[in-house]
Amino acid sequence: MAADPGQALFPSRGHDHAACVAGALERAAGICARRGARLTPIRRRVLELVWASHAPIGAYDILARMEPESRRSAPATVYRALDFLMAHGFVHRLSSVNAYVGCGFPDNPHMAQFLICKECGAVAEMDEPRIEQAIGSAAAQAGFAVESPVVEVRGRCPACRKEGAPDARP
Amino acid sequence: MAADPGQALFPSRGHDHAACVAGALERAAGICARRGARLTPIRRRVLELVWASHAPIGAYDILARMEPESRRSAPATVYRALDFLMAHGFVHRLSSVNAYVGCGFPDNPHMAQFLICKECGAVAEMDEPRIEQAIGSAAAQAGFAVESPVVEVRGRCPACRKEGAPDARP
DNA sequence: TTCATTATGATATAATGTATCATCTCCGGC
DNA sequence: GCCGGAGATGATACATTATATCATAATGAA
Ligand SMILES: [Zn+2]
Ligand SMILES: [Zn+2]
Ligand SMILES: [Zn+2]
Ligand SMILES: [Zn+2]
Repeated sequence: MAADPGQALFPSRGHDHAACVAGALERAAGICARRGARLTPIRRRVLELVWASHAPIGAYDILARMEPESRRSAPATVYRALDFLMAHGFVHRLSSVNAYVGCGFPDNPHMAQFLICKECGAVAEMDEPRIEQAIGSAAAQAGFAVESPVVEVRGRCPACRKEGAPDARP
Repeated sequence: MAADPGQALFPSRGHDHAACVAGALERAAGICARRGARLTPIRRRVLELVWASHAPIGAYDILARMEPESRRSAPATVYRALDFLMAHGFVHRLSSVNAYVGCGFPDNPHMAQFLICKECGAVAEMDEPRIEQAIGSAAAQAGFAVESPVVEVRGRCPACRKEGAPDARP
């Protein structure tokens, strides 16, 4: 599942999503074990909920899905879990939509770029050296030291383009 | 002042900022006149406040600076003015910091990229074809139709690098 | 003028994210 | 097994950012 980061891929619509989520949880558990980090039930549950939707999901949507039966969690509970998951590279925050997505390549740290479908919400994560290079060299020309680039591209995913109206002509 | 968009520039620290703001207001007024758009006192004032700080400024900071003496404006007042100013390309929203900056090249629509100094807040706006191309070709490979890319790079500006500690080594 | 359009006032509320302190749980050392 | 500290969670309150709605005012064209 640690696919080639050079090629952005949208999850195919009919894929086995249960297995996809299970795989992500398993990988996270393995990485935490190796790092001595604690993937507690809450953190695990938040990660599961983030993966359960391939579309970005908001913190309060996560909260709303968190065991209404058991004792109610507070926002901070979710944000703390998300902080942990982000620190370990299991999820990314998409600041252009105030929402979170599972990371497809959690094994080593990276600066990702995202394609976000405005219709179905699907997200593809890329790690394109050419984009990083272009940003890096432009920044260097300006004398700017890059620390963390945010690249989030809004548009239409392949599936939505096939189904719907033609792309808007600006 | 309509400098070469190919070269990102941070405003020099000692520049004549009053003239810089005045110029932006004048250009906006001219563009509105040509377009038949109404640069009302409120919109003009919001644009002035956005330009008054070269760093990104939040909507509520704008609100707080808006004539405390006169009748108090509400958040919606500021957001409506910002919507107008963004629609006409006079300001950009930086979604990674929930704040707004004046646009250096309002004359024709463009998709900008931003360098944001984490220390002093200074922002440089770029319009780098190489970045757009890199994003465009990666998106095309994924079958994705780009609509509006968000590129906001956090880091350290030249002035802060000269003054302070050396860049962090990650 | 009259009327339609656009802009603003006013009020309420939604959505997102933090701060603080008490309590609990886990785990290593004894 | 017990103890003690570190880390994790509970609980409550609050901060920040943004939108909805309806009434009123200003503008500009017929
Ligand atoms: Zn990732
Ligand atoms: Zn789609
Ligand atoms: Zn611009
Ligand atoms: Zn700086």
